[in-house]
Amino acid sequence: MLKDLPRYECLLEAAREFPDLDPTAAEAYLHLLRTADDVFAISDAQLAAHGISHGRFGVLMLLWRTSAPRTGDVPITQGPCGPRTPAELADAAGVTRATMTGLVDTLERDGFVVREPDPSDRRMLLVRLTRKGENFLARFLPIHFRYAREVMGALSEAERKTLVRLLGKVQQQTARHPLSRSAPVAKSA
Amino acid sequence: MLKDLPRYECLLEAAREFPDLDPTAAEAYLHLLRTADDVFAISDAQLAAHGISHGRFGVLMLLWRTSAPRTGDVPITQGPCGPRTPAELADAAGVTRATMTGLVDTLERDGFVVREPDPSDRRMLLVRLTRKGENFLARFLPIHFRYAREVMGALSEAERKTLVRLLGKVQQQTARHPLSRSAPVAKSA
DNA sequence: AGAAATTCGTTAGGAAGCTAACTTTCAGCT
DNA sequence: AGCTGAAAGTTAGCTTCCTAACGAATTTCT
Repeated sequence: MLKDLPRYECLLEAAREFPDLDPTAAEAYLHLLRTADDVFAISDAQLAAHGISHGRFGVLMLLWRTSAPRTGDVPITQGPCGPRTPAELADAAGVTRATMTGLVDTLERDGFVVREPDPSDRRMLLVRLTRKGENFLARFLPIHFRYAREVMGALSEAERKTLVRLLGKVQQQTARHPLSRSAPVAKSA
Repeated sequence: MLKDLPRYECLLEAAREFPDLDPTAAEAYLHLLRTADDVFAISDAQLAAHGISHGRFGVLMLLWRTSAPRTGDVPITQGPCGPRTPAELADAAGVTRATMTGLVDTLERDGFVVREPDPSDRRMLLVRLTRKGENFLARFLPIHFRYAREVMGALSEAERKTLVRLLGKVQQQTARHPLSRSAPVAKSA
């Protein structure tokens, strides 16, 4: 990611040579990527300070509340309140199953989750948050939420709404793109 | 990056348990990261289709116009119109010098840039775009600009301006953060 | 019932980023 | 002049992601 964005005048100048270059579009495009990268980098640093990566944190979030509402040692099978198998987790997190194997590996090594065999299908596993994993989230989530509140504190409620609306439009546009992950081109039968 | 964002009602519900959780802040935060990731992923796929990575593309962009205005074989040393040494490139691209070594390695292997010794300081090198590198940019940049125009086509000119303004506020907020890359905490003397 | 196709989780190998340590070269002091 | 410190570029090793291929288990189709 480029650290220093080209200034708007430079875009105007380059637009004379490239008819496809729309200065305001390029400006918005670059600002979007740059800002998100800044926000992301700080979050990443916070997570790293707590010894966890973004990928692993995402998995914990997906498992969150999967086991929390149960007080006793009731098996995981009750209540479909979140993804549980590695394949479901991979799909929800937007990574490959192979990557999820590695994420769950380290989470299990650190004691945040456990793998259990699925009683009904011996191909599958069930990933469950341990007490230690829950405790970690209970400790870390306030930090995370505080950060989100802090970074968005620059915006009023109305501005946040506007931002979400505009981002939603952009996101819809990406979903229409042929190279989009959410709308990959289906092969013709 | 999580593929499916939590719905707003879920945030409201979780906010009852976590006083630090500001629902509208979390919503804007998640949308920002998610949208930028979608936009980025498509751009990445476009670059990959042309056999180049985002990191390498960034380097080419930094070198762009460094050599273009010269018609003959005038040496690079004339005109300070862009970063040239690996260290400058690394700083401008926001990566480490070690990473820049790898990026320039592959760019040089593919014939897009060349390394030349700096005549005035034998520690340094000068990285220069080759004709092949220029040709690649001339071919690819229109695609890239078209994509930026397309993805931002969902927004009116006024909306783009608003988006840039709101993102600017968020970015300023991140710059103030202690873990920010742009404002790392200086050790007290 | 049994062959074929699919799905599961995993392994192996690659790309791109990082940090830490290194060599070479230069700049600043005495 | 000569030592010390800093900077340039590189290397080595780590992390996290990916794709491709695999064996085991299940489902589907005759």
